[in-house]
Amino acid sequence: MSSIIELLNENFPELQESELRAEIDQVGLITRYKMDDKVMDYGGSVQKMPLLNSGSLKIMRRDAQGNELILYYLQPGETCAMSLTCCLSDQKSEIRAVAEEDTTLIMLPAGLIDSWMLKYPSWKSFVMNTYRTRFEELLNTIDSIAFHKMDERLWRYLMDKSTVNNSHVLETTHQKIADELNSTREVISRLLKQLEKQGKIDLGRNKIRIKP
Amino acid sequence: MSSIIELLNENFPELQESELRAEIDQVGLITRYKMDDKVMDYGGSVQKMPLLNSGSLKIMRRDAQGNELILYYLQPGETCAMSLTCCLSDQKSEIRAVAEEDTTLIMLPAGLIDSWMLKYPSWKSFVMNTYRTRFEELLNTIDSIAFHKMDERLWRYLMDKSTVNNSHVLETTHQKIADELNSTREVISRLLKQLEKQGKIDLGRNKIRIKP
DNA sequence: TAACATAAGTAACAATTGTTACCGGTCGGA
DNA sequence: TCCGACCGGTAACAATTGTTACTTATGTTA
Repeated sequence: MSSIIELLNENFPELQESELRAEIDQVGLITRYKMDDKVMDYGGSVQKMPLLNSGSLKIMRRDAQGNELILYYLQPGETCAMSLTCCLSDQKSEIRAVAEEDTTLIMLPAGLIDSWMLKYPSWKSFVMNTYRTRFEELLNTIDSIAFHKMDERLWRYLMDKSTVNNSHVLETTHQKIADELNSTREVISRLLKQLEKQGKIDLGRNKIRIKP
Repeated sequence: MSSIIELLNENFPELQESELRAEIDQVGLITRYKMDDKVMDYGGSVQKMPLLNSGSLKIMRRDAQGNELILYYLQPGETCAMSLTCCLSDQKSEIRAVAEEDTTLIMLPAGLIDSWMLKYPSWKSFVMNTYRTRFEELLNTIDSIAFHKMDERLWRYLMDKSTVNNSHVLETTHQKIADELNSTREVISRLLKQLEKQGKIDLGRNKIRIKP
């Protein structure tokens, strides 16, 4: 069981000021989530900002009819840009965050984000970097949806998931993939079979092995 | 010909500190663009941040094959979030900005954005609000592409363009619309004909009239 | 082991979007 | 006025994705 200071040292080296670390140590709350737990949900009010220490979160978007789509993953050392915008403007969440695996967060009270930006330069640049990288991720997501067909999107999805989970074997179902790409099981099955025929993957029940 | 101070009063009332206005007056450069001028282009380096005073900009994204897509419009009182991320991290532009009509900007040197955030609270909240609203616009764009068919996207495009241009008559071609929605002329022609049959619009050469 | 739920395979068909090809109308300059 | 560039209409077809329906395989539990 690591302390907050140890977690910060390991995952957030760019937060340099020792006074900042001390403050985080005082007000931060270490919170753990199990795989598939919801960390944040549509319409929920966002009072806390999460610093991700281990595991990973997937960030989802849905429309009025309930169709869902994955936007991007968050990994250790990162935080959720939507939390920032929500915390700073007291708005409801427009996204859902789900633990992709068992995940550890340091939760920070929303009110401090703003004042820390004036006090701690490294905090300000952390916040600005978060906006920048999340912006880029959203642009990548737009590229994927707008410019690529489903077979390419599926392949990239498998690559991303393999990176995030740090494994060549993905334990999931065709239905779950379809949900996260806003497609249907039949289409995903069809395209996975193509990838198998191309020799890129092996298929099994609840299992996709990506060949090296 | 308005002065910078007058432009700020009119379009950026939220920038409250008179010292901030004085600084902008000193270092800002009023720049004018004609319709279809490029204000920023893919891969260009971003040394200036634009405050939009009159007219409008459309922000575009493209992929490696040259396919383009409109992300959103900027209107008076707004600035480009990509400029912020680029200016603050000295990166190349990942988007293109084109004047949708004749447009007036106040250009600010990139280096000051950061220091002003510490000096002027209203500047900081302006920057943070910009991130928030652009984030929301990108999410809307994702919704549009991921969850809606081309007929709905086209209808929303016409609505948006009508709002931005403040007119019920759009002067454009089917080809241009197709480019901005990353589709083809034939598809757009087909769908526009549908909208005409539904009584929602009238079609003419270089002209689409949206019925009230 | 039998019964059951879940996951996956697949074929046939529908809907949407993209492609090719060609035609005719409009407008501006030579 | 005639030519040529541009714009729009449209049909036929192709490709992709989604839908329906049914089957087979696998793993769990009574």
